[in-house]
Amino acid sequence: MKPFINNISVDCIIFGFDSGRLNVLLTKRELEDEKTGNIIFTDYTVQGHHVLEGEHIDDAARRVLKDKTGFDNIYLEQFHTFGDPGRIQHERDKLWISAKFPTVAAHVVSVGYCSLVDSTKVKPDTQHQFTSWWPVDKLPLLGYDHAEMIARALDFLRIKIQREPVGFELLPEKFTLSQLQNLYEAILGVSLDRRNFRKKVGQMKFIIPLNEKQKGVAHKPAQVFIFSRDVYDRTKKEKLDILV
Amino acid sequence: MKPFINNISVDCIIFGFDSGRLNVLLTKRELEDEKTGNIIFTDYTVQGHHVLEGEHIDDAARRVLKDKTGFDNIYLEQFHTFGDPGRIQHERDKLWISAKFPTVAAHVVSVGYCSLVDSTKVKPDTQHQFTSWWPVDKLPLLGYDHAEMIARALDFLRIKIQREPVGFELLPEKFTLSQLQNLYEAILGVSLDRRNFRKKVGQMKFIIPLNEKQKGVAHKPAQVFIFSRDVYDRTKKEKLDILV
DNA sequence: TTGCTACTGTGTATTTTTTACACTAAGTAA
DNA sequence: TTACTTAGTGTAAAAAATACACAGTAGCAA
Repeated sequence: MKPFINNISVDCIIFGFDSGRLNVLLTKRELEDEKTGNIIFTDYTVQGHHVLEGEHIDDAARRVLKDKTGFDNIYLEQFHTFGDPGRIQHERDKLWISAKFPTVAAHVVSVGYCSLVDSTKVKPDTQHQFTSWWPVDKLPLLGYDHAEMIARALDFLRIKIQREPVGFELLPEKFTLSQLQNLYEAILGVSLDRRNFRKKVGQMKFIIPLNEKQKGVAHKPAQVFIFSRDVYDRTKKEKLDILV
Repeated sequence: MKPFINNISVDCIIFGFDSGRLNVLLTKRELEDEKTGNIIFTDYTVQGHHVLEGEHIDDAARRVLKDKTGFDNIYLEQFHTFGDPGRIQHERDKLWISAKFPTVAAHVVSVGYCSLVDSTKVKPDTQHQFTSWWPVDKLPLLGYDHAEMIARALDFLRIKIQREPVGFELLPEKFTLSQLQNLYEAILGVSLDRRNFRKKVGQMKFIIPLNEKQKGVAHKPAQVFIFSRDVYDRTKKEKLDILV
């Protein structure tokens, strides 16, 4: 691996959607006392790494994502760059850095990326025992400035989802309209009228019904839809306001 | 001055509004042959500089702005970070760097800032003979990836101005509704109905009429308004969609 | 097999918002 | 005094957003 640039990192806020809740993927950070083996602290961080020399920052983010979720080709967009030299203020962070990365510069500028994954396809627990999903409204203790990062990523997502069809990245390829509605409700923190929601979806040519129904549910099975980016790209000029 | 960080810079896209046009402030870059004194090339760049060690990136941007316009306390917001290691591709850029900054790293990540100034207060030509205003739709030859930066800053501004009251940063403190309308039309590239525009403005409590009229114009003088951020902060929950 | 549960799917009337549109008013300059 | 230029104003029609209730169907349990 190429040497990494001391002063520049990327951090990926990875969102997933499951059972009507918006979740974020976090990595557990546990510092042990070298001598006694006692745990000094436990907290969580988002996924990040330094940018390598000659590496595009987008590629650095993709690399982090690949490592943490096992997937590439997933939605990824830069949302903010964090350049406060005082970002490392907690005692936990100082302990962690001096134990693990004694050679890294104190002043690290980090580019934050917002990533959306279909969490039915990602099972991080089986691949990386220290990563797990956390509901965005019930986060554990976080390291560095990652609480702020997540809050900002969420603001970004809220605005983004009202202008562009990124919500589908969080759903399986085939989804029902109720799933889609739940997604919007969870992200925007509102409740929407079902009939009005479906009226709007009906006008969007890029949300396409399939001749297929849900199976194995203990109620009337719902019709299944797909999102067509192709159709969207051809019709977006007509309708730029999405669903809300 | 503290040493600067090799790999991180900020670039400020400074927008001004004048005579119904949106302009951007650019610095002329002219490379001379050391021996003959002949001009090897001439082009333009936005205003940028490396981030200093221990300096907040926002402060770095403010520092650049202060240097180039003489003002502080002006609107400034990060819009995108440019991290393509291939950003320097033109022969002109290579010549310039090897002549002027032989020690700087090849891979520089730059944080782009969008800045809005009341250009009636800024006279860069008198302070810095190499800076001048250019209409955004008629830009000269640009160095580095600054054409892309300006395009992105403009996209950012277009979206931003539809959600938040940043347009007033481009106008004098006291302005007429026609000036405001011209501003929106110039930035969004649309034409708006005057009566409907004024109807909307009338609903916005934070755009406040003064008992004062334009003077010295060869037509019916217009009433003068101010923007009150104070009132806006207290009422924004009611109306988040601005003017369009 | 019957009934219970849980979620799907559908239309209309009302209110609100957006749009389109044309003439008079007031000041300067010739 | 006239011509020119921009300011300032209201209404009707169309479109969009909102509020709202009941029948349909699959699985499951009694």
